[in-house]
Amino acid sequence: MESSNVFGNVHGHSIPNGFLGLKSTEIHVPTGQEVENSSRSSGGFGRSENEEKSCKKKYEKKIRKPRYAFQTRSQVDILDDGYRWRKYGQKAVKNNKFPRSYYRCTHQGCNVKKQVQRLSKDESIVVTTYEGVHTHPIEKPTDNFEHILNQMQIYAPL
DNA sequence: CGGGTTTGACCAGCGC
DNA sequence: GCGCTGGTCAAACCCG
Repeated sequence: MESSNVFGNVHGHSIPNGFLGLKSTEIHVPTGQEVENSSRSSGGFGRSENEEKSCKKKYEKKIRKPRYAFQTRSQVDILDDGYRWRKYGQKAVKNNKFPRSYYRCTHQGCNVKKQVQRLSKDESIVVTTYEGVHTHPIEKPTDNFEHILNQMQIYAPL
């Protein structure tokens, strides 16, 4: 399966790589973080919570989470792609006057994350970065998905 | 009442 | 060694 394309096959919709000419930039994580379901006890509040996994994984496979950035032109940063997203944080970037929003997929076993950042240079441009792959079908009608493509304009340089 | 959103605080990694 | 940034989570609040 092509895990490189998140929207490769959505609800039976086969979308060619490029997303209607959308520029998909593949970003690899230099730090090689193995987040996901790994024991990130120290990552969060580990003072009151005792992790059950005391044994550390010495041979932790370096699973790099596929990250894909999509540049879209939209007035709102809330691009509903058909999945349910829950905002779990908001931080301001130095290069950007606008804060970055962190979204997470509210699904069991689906640890897909999404980040939305707006360019300070052009607030009309919204960069949506998808991290991970959905392992479940969309809970929204397919028509909506097409509607998304219709409502959002792809920022493609002529 | 439930789900989702908000803000603040905390931690780890990296740079200098 | 210290400081900074980025990233994440937790509790509280708000809305439907």
